[in-house]
This record gives sequence, C-alpha cells and structure tokens, in this order.
Amino acid sequence: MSSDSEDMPLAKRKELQRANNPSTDDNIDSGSDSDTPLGKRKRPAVRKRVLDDDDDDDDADTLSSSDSGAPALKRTRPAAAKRKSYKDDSSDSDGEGDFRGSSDSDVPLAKKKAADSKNTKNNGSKTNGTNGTSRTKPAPKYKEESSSDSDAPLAKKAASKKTTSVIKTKVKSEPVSSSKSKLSSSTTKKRGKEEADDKSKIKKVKKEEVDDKAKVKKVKKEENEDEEADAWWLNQKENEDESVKWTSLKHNGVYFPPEYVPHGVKMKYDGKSITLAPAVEEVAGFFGALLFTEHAENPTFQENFFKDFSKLAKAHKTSPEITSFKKCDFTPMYEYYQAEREKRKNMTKDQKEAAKEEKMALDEMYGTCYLDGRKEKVGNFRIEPPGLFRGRGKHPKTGCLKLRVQPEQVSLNLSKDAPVPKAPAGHKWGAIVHDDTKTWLATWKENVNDSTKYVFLAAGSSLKGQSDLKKFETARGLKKEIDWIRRGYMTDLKDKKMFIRQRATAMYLIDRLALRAGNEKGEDEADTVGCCSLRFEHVTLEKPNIMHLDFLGKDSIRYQKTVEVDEQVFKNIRLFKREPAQEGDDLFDRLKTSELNKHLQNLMKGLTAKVFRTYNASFTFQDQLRKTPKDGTVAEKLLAYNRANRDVAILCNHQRAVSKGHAGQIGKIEDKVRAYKYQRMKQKKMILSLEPKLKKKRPELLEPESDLEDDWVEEHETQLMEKERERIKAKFEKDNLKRKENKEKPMPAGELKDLLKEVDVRAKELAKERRTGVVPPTRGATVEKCNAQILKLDERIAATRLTLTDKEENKQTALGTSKINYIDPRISAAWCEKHDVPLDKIFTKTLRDKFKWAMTVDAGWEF
DNA sequence: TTGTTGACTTAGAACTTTATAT
DNA sequence: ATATAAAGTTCTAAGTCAACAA
Repeated sequence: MSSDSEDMPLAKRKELQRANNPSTDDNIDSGSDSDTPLGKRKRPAVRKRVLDDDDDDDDADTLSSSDSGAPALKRTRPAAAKRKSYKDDSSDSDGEGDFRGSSDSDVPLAKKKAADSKNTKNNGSKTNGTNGTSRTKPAPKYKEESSSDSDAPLAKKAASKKTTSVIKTKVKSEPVSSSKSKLSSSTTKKRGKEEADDKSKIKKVKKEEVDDKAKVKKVKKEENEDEEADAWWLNQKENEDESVKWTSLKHNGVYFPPEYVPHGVKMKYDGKSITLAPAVEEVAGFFGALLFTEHAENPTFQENFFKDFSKLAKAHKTSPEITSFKKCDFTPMYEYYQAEREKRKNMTKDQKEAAKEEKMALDEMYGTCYLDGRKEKVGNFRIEPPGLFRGRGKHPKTGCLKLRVQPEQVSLNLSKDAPVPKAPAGHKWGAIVHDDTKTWLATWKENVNDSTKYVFLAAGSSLKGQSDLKKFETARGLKKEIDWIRRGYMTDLKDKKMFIRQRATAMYLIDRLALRAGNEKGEDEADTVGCCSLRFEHVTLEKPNIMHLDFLGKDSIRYQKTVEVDEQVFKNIRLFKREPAQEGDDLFDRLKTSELNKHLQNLMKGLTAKVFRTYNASFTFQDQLRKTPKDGTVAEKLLAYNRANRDVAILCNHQRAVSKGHAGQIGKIEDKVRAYKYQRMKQKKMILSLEPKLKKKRPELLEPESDLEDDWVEEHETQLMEKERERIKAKFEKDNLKRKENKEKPMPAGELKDLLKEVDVRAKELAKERRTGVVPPTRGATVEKCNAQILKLDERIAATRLTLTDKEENKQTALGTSKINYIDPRISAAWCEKHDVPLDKIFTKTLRDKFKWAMTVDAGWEF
C-alpha cells in the first residue's frame, strides 16, 4: 500500500471501503435512478402480491396481481415469469404440525456452531418434521461453516475483493412437543399469568440486590461519595406513572458556541486572493478545513456546499462574484487551520491549564442540573456549532450549510418554579415550557434536514439509567416468550395470507439475523434499508436454501452475509420475489414496520422489532461467556470476554473504519508467512537433493509455494544476508567491549572481515540455489529431519494465518456499540464477580458511570 | 389508512488523552 | 523524549417507534 492511503483520514478510508463495492453501488444507483422522484420518495407502492385465500393448497403459489390502484411500473417483465407454479413448494407443506421452531430458544442464527453434523442432517430431512416426534432434548439447530467460497459460489459473486467474512448458518427445523405447540388463545392466557409472575420475580430480584448491595464488593470507593442518595435503582417505585419523567427540573440552559472571529485569511478565486466578509469567510473556512478529506472530494458535498456558499457570497456582494467552484482555491484556509491545530498541540503547560479551567467552568455552569432535587449530569449542553452537514453514505444533502443556531430558535424545558436561565445578551429564548412528560432540557430545529435536536441528560443520569434498565428487562421478558413466539412465526411462514407470510418471514429475519426493522425513508435521505424495506436486489437465493444478503444498512454500513435459512423462509422469499420481480421493488410489499410492531405488541407487552436485537445480543453474549476459562489468568479471561463481545458485534454488524496502518501491519504478518513458506520450500528442495527418487513418490515436494514470487525471494535473501551482517557486526563489537573490560586484546578488524566474507559466500550460494533450483543438504540433514521441519513450518504458517484473520476481522469490527447499547451490563458485572476480574478491565469510567445501576448483581445473576 | 412529526436510542467518525514503542 | 498507536470521550447523524394529523 502506498503511504498515500495510510495518510488518509478515517472517513476517507471508510468511504473507500464503502465505495469499494461495485455490486452494491450499482444496485443502489440503478435502484434510485429508476424510481420516479416525485416529491418525497416513498418507494411507490408496488403492486401487491396475493395468495388466493380460497386456495386449499397452502403453497400453491398462484399469484394474482391485485394492483388496481398501484402505480404502473415502468419496466416490463417477461410474461412467462408471471404464473409459474412450483411443485416442490407445495409438496412440502405437511400441515400445521410442521413447526420449525427451535425449542431451546436461543442463539441467533448467525452464531451457533454446528456441534453435531449428523443431527443436523437428520433434522433437515422432511420426514422428520412432523409434530408427532416430540424430542425432549433439542438437537443443535445451527450450522456454521467457515467459508462459503466452495459451496456458495453466489457469495463470491456478491463479495468484493475485500475479505468480508461470509458466514453461513442454518436454522434447523425442530419438532416441538405437542403440548407446547398450542398457540393462540391458550398461550395468550398463559402469557398473561407468566407476566404477573415475572413482575413479582423482578421485584424479588431487586430486593435481593438491595440486600446484596450492603455486603457486595466495595469496588474502590472511587466516585461514589453520595451514591446512596443517587441510587434510584434501590428504591424503585411501584406504580409510578411512566409518562411523568420528573417533578422538578432546574438547569442553566445551553451553551452557545462563540461568535465567529474573522482571521482575515484570504481564499483565492481564479488565481487571485479575494477579500471576504466575515460571514462568507467563515463558510469558506468550513470547507477549507475539510480539504483533502473524503467529504471535500465528494461531488455531492461540493455541489451542496457551493450552492450555499456562492449564494451567501452573492448576498454579501463579494467581488468578483463567485460562480464557479473550480475557480475556488481554499488552500490558504486549509493551511491556516492546519497551523492552528499545530499551535494548539504545542500549547505551553500554562495555556493548557487555562484551557482546562475554562472547560471546567463551562461544565460547572451547564453540565449539571437538578432533577427532582438530585444533581445530574447534562449530556450535550453545547448547541451544535455551524458547519457543513456531514451526511453519511450517499446523503443527498451532504455538504449543505448548517446555520448558526440563535437563542430565539431554542426552547427550554424546566419546572414552573425553576428560575429561567438568562438568554445570551441581546437575545431571548424561543419558548419556555414545563413539560414533565419529556426528558429534554432544550430543543431546536436544525435547518438542513428540518429535524429536531435536543439537549438531554447524560448517559449516567437516572432517567437514562431507568430506561436502560427497562429496555433490558423487556429483552429478558422476550427470553421467556421466545420459544412460542418462534414457533408462532414458523407456523405463520406457511399462512395462506400473503401479509401474514411476509410478516412471519420478516420476523424470522429480524430474530435470526438481528436485522433492524427498516422503516421507510424519504427522498432526501441516503438510500439505506432494514428488514421491512429490503428490495429485490438486496437478496439473492441459491438452492437449496442459501440466502445472500447485501445491502446498505444504518449509516450506510454494508450488510453482507450468506446464510442458510429455513426451507420455508427460502420458499417464501422466492415467492415474494417472483411476482413483480423487478429491481427497486420492496421484498415485503405488504408489510409496514408499524404493522409488524403492532403484531409484536400483541405477542408481548413492550415487544418491538428492536427488542430482538437486544435480546439476541445479550443472550449470545452470556452464552459465549461460558467459554471463559475457569482457572485462567485475568488476561485469558478478558480474551474470552472480548471474543464474546466480538461475536455480538458481528451479529449486529457493527463495523468501523479500518485503522491507519492496518494494511502495513497485515503486510508484516503476510511477510512472516512468506518467510515461513520460503523456509519450507528450502526444506522440500533439500529433501529432493538427499533423495531424488522421492520426486515421483512425493510430487507435492515439487509444487512451488504459492505467493512466493522470485522477486520476493531475491529481496528476502538480500534482507536475510543484510541482517546476518548486522548481527555479526553487533556481536563483534560487543565481544570486543567485553574483552576491553577484561583487559584483553580486541579482536583484529580482519577477523570481522573474514566473518563477513562468509556471509558473502553464503549469499552466492543462495543465488546459485535460486538459479538452479537445487538446494544442497546442510550438514547432518536427513529426510526425516527435513520432514519434521516442514511439519513445524506448516503449523507455524497455520497459526500465523489465524492471527491474520483474527486481526483482519477485529480491525473492522467495532465492539463499543454492542457493549454500550445491546449487552445487558449485569451480565458483565456478574461475570466480573464470578471470575474475579476487576470491573475497570471491561468498563471505562464513563461506562461504569452509565451502568452503575447494574453493578450490584452477584456472580449468579442471569440474563 | 397514510403521512408526518416528536422524542428517544443507536451509530460511526472525529477528536482528545494515555500508553507504548523507538 | 518523542512519535505513534490505542483507548477513551465527544459529537451529531441516523435510526426506531408511537402519537397525531389529514
């Protein structure tokens, strides 16, 4: 890799990754191009696909397009594709008993290793899928294979050169005991009761926590001075009205960024320096500061910026008039800001001290508030400064000018009896409200996307903590219900109504693949999707039951996985794809997130699509933590912890930009592998010199090592010799130093020369070996010894390769997001307790603060 | 029924501080 | 000591989801 790429800012490297994906980009482009952009783009309601309700054959797949009102699609489709019936589809519908649930809840699809391939095979066979065969002990349901390349050729096609790991997984059908398989009304009743039980249990747990609290570890009195007063989780009220968030709220308002101070640095236009009014200069500076980043090189960004910039310049009568982006040269400003950066870095101690002081003062003023008399931290009390909107992915508005927020636009929320903070001199607040059902302290409307911004309490505050606890309790609630819910949607996969089928299929994907709900998106947002908004081009199928997913999700992060899915899911998706079957059409054309969530609410109180993500993340984590070595070192335990964490991150597709220098680090390891291969090659050739007859018996000895280019070998040998010379010189000098100490005579310089000459001789030998391809045996070499060497090298190569993939995967997996948002912190706390690992090894100070409500559980606590 | 908006959580990038290698 | 990388923190964009309006 050129140093060029290493110097790229993170965003740029990430962009490259995003862009380095021809298939996706093409898809996106064609997708949006083909859509008629009429006002807000909600993708046109596609013609509906229906299953004939009267049709007894539940899989008859006879489709009729009931698209009386649906907008006509511009593309035509081969008529032949229209009414095709698939025999194999119907052949397999063996009645309502074919529940393909998994009885032991657990483990999302993308996770479980195939423990028992025999079992897996058996389960997969159709005859086994009837309801009579109740199995007490659930067989492993998931199969994971390391790579898809060999048996999933389609994956290769979709995959870019980037080594995205392709996971292949399988949910196995699982017969369910008949007693358990009764769904609907009876289940619902039962559920109600369990819920009640649950609540009391939760209460009990809390009680225990309280009791424990006293004796439990004093994790170091760190920052818990007045914890008792702040420990809301110790005395949670019973039937508090959930909608009321506080009874008293006092705060000091928000902090506005300082007014712009003109620096007078001139940009160039058409080669000439021009003077800009401060307001114009400020905006030019926004762009200048971003020069050479991916943003500034993005055409959309440039266009949007320039539109706003030139308009502003014109309003300020800038002369000459700025009409061409190409004629603009912002480098003087870029340099100015670079220099400023440098200055800041080189501040003296006093200056740094002063800056810190200033920050502290601000924190004191705005960073704290009083909620119900308790002192609480405020999160983002700084009003967002003006700048250029940095939309992610292909956001149509990226680069637009984000205006300075005026106090008149800002509304404050506080108690009626709280003093209203002073607005900045010469200004007034937009509004003062006293809404105790809202948690925000301040709000304003941002100009680029017309979205509402808020100032909230910090993550460690009671309000956030309470809703965090609630979130995880809901997820734990799902754990109790998941079995029958899964059985339910497995049954629904074969429902006659298309809508129900789609809903069930979506639930399957959300549950097993941890997909997001996927709300509809508007015209002027980046084209990203979640489950319900998947389009045809995002899913490809491969017989018998392999599904390739490739789409841009939240933040335009690519989701690219290959999974084995339940046969019925496979059929359904094929069915959904069959009728309009055009790119740009929704896969789930009858399904809206709102309907899905409404259904989920009926299954379980508080259940929404995102709960599955939380549940599966936490469950997986706890499950994987079982691999923690009982009597390992803390480091070994932490390794297990981080592995579990990483599994969750992969499940949720949490990615990050590959760090600077990563390519270099990888290159180093690859070189190491090559060096081993080089040695192996030498050993092989030596065997042939010792025993030429083996050429026939062991043809593998003749095969060249992969990835070992002649050039590289030559270079490598040069380096080896150079290193050898260095080593000899160093040793020589060291020896002489010792001799001096011992008052001995130093070795003559001629000695060194001789030694070095030997290296030259060796170099010549190597050159000859390279030329002839013959490696004469070294002293004492035998075939056996060489074989042993080769074996050792094989092992080393394998091991090094492993660290390579490990590193590769780690580099683009972000562990933080799942740790912060998805994994119940009580699992971690219990783990630390159980394995005697200090908390601060896994949670930073801010996280310990955020999760303080969770830190009192004992070692036996379970999610 | 559909579209819109408000309020909140989740997300990766960007920036800052600390640890580690040279 | 200084440079570099890694860890930790801040910032704000981009989701989810429910309430409300039309």
